[in-house]
Amino acid sequence: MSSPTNLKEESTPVFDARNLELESIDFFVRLMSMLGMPRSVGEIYGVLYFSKDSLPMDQIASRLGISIGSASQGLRTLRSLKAVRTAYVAGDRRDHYFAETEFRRLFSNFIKDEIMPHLDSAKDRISRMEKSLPNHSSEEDEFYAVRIEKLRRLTKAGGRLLPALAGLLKL
Amino acid sequence: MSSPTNLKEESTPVFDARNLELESIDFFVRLMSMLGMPRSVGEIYGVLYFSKDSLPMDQIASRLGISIGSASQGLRTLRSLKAVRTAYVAGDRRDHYFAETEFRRLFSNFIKDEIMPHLDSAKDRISRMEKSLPNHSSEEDEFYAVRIEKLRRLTKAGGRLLPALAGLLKL
DNA sequence: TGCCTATTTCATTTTTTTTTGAAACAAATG
DNA sequence: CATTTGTTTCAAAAAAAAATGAAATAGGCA
Repeated sequence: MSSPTNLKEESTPVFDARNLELESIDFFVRLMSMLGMPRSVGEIYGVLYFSKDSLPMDQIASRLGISIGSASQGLRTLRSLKAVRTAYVAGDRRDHYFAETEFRRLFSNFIKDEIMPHLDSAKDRISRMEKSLPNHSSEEDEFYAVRIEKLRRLTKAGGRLLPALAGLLKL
Repeated sequence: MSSPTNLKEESTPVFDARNLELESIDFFVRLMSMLGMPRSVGEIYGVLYFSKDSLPMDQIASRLGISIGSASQGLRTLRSLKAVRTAYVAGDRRDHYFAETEFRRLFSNFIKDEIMPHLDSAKDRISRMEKSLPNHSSEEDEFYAVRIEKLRRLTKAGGRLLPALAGLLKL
């Protein structure tokens, strides 16, 4: 019904690009959603990941059945994460997108853009916490000082570990 | 108005437990939301983190101004992550909650419960992708095989790295 | 056992997030 | 420079997620 080749019955299935694409979309929708990205972003990346040639926005949108508005926003997000790039295609003035597949770089960008800013503002918040404490701490206040210190260690460890994480990702 | 002690003016502020609590709530609401947890879960943990004594559910709810339904669900989530535990308090049959503050353990639980299951199902999905390929791969299909292999490496690396991550967290 | 208090559950409401679609904008082309 | 095509923007709609509140349940205590 779907494949134009190979009418003989075989135990080994023929190449099913559409099924591959669907599994890819599924895969990346879930992965992206774990990272807090909307469904459409995962869908778009999923299509591009297994696309041999780069695709213009309208083709991505129609293949996924999403609006061009969604496609535009999703591609903006992916561009800002450097998860997709554009290719020039002669005789066509649309932008053609393809997936950046070096995951090490992708995660490194994600951590820098989406995580580190939060860690920075967490540091400020911890400083403000300390201002709520009296400065010559009685035995009584030791409890609070220790808990604040724990938070400081946590953010410090996060700030060192997370950027290193992408480096460890030897794929 | 808020602090009962120290009416003299000083450049060093007096102990402001309420402000500390508010900063704590803010801190953990953001942290939890990065981990995909609802606001109420962060709020509850934020209150408990700087509470010297363990608190019953109704006190947590009223201090935060949330419903007991929310509190119940939030505490269930936190219990399942082992992020809070209950203490026995003589002469009171309510459960009294306190925060587990060993972040290493917390992240380890989080990774095991919330991330690894997804990784497992990702493996299945990748196997299904391979079934969409013809098994004696032509030059043509090399592209797809390589991309599938990349996904396999990614999930494999994730499966090794993430559990190790909590271990690296020397706080 | 029957009452009373604490907790859970879950249908409904509220809030937040995401998507849509149409208008504004941009930019290449004839 | 007017037109056509491609893209972005953003108010409104739709969908998803979270919180509420009341009813159901549990379980201790007299």
